[in-house]
Amino acid sequence: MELVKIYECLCDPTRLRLLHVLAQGPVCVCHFQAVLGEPQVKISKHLAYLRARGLVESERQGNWVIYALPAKPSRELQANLACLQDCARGNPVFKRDLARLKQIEPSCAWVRAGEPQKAPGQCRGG
Amino acid sequence: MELVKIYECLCDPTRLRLLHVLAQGPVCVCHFQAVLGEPQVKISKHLAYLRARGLVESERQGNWVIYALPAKPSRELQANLACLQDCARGNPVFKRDLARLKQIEPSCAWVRAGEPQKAPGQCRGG
DNA sequence: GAAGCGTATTCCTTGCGGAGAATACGGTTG
DNA sequence: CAACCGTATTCTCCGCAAGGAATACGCTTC
Repeated sequence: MELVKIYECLCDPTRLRLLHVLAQGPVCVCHFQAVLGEPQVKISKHLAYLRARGLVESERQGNWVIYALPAKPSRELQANLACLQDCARGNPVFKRDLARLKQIEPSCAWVRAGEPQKAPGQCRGG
Repeated sequence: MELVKIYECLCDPTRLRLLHVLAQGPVCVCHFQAVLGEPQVKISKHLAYLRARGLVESERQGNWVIYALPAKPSRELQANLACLQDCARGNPVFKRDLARLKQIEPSCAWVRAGEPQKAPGQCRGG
């Protein structure tokens, strides 16, 4: 059952937060670090877990790797992501993540635009 | 996060089938055995797992133990159960479960009605 | 109260996932 | 090519959950 695979991905708080943030748009790993406040290994491994199961897709842009929700998600995935967004409403953890994301957002503009970046080395905090 | 607890419950095929069947109404353990075609230990342990996390409630009626979805489910649980029902549409495994349940249904009537049973020892197959 | 039924719990083995530390990799910059 | 950055992968330890076999429990019946 593919459904089980989806739920296996959803049953970890870190992965839940990653997916919730990704609903706002593509994000690179170092921004995830800043938004979630979790160490790089943790972020990277959970993203690898999600990617291996088709819950996220990744694309390299220079030193950065940009993660995004799949362009063509299955019906089940679509339903569950929507459900997650719904459940996340009002949860302080998820809200805090979004707040931090908004704070960083300006330096993410090129990601949203899909432009190859000319940005300097410093990623965090722009 | 309570959400994670819910997803932990959902990331096993057997539990998914149990919850899906329960959406039709209360069911006793031996009927679960017949519907899912799984051994008693397996059914019982997964139901215990679900009960310990508040995803189902149980009530004893003589020799039988009747399981049901919680009378007052949380918003998150409600949303996810609805999502599950939606995702289950068209899945052959879930459909087969429902078909078998319908077959057994007559002998379950007293369960639905909440009457104390006077039924004879034979549970399976009515 | 002994036998029978439906259900729950224990015991065991096995496998997978989480966490952190250290390290390897790919790409950019001078 | 050397140094550096961002990211990924190993390795090891630990805990938990799944499965099956055997057994214990609660209740009814005679």
